[in-house]
Amino acid sequence: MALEHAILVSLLEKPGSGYELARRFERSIGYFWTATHQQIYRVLKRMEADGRLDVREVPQRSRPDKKEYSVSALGQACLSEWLHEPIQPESVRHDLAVKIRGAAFDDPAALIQEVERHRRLHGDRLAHYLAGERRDFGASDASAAPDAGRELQHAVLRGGIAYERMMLAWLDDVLATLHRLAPGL
Amino acid sequence: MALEHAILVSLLEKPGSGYELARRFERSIGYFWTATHQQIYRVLKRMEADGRLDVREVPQRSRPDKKEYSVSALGQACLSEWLHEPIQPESVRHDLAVKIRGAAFDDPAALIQEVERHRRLHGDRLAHYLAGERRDFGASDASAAPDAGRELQHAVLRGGIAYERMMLAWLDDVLATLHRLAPGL
DNA sequence: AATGCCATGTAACGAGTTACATGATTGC
DNA sequence: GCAATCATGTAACTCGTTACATGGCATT
Repeated sequence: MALEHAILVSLLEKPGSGYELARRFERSIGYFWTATHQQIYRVLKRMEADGRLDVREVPQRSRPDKKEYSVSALGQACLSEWLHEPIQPESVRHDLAVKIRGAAFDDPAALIQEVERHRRLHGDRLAHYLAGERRDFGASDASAAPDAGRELQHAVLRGGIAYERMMLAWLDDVLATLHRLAPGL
Repeated sequence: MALEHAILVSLLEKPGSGYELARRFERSIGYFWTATHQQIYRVLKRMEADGRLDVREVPQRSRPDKKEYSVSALGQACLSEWLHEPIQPESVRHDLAVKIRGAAFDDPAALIQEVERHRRLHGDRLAHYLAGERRDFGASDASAAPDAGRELQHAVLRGGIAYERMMLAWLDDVLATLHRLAPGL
């Protein structure tokens, strides 16, 4: 249900086309929500039909024309309403944890490679987040006016960083456990 | 895709009915995967039809009869195959992060209550996990034979604990940011 | 008499994934 | 000539949620 709201937030931050949204979902918005372009186009259509978005055809030179979406007054009201109603925390889903418990019925040592691979992926993501933090929030000018949007974006990014650090520490813990169970490696 | 595998793992740990599985998904298995009874019954039927599970009708006194499912040889082979193929890390989805970034276009102070509510929920879950850890893994007998299944279950639980601790710290960070942006409260 | 637990399910819908399809331009 | 980027979509499918439905037994 929150994809619509994520789109509203992203378009409020800056209007754009479905294609541009899809790219944002691979980057900053992707820190806390993912979506493919197919899904985005489908939802954009519905939201436009419901009057929560406005569209503007933008002709472009040497590129296909695009539809630039922006949030209508109704869309902003919908977002505001959602912000004021309580939501439940996301349910957790970790494939890897299923695998770890499943390893008891297989060879635990076979999992070491897989856990190491995940550790690398999370390390890469952490590095990527930290680079983004330095780029967008580093050396902040203390004399600059405090910008609520910027502060909140930074707080969300710090959440992503904390998550990746936690995962790295936990995966190290899991690896140590696996090595203890399979001393041969 | 991993619900099937989570069911296989749970039934390998102990055979049981759909109803019992649903309750396990509210407890230990629920630390890393959730599912409702409707979904479980549907998947159990498919898995039985595919020959990955065996069923046994168990008549009961003063209770409805139940169907006890257990993993067939084919089911175990399927699980083993899955354990050996690489999976991608779960995509992250945080409603609350969408709300936090959305608060820039609404009243940031209105979010404080909601964030505090989530903080309480995560605190409750952490307490629940820690109680489970004390109950199931506390005061482990060093002379006991090392049990791989037990060790791996504990490692997964430690992941849940680390996650909740990280969330608590991050939500405190978010609350401090919101208070800075809305000094009136 | 009402509530809650045990036990199983169906139906309808919305969310998300994967594969396929098109067509122009830009850079190597 | 080939691949990548920009830009939009359809179709088919699986996964997940919500609401509805049934019915006996045990407890308060």
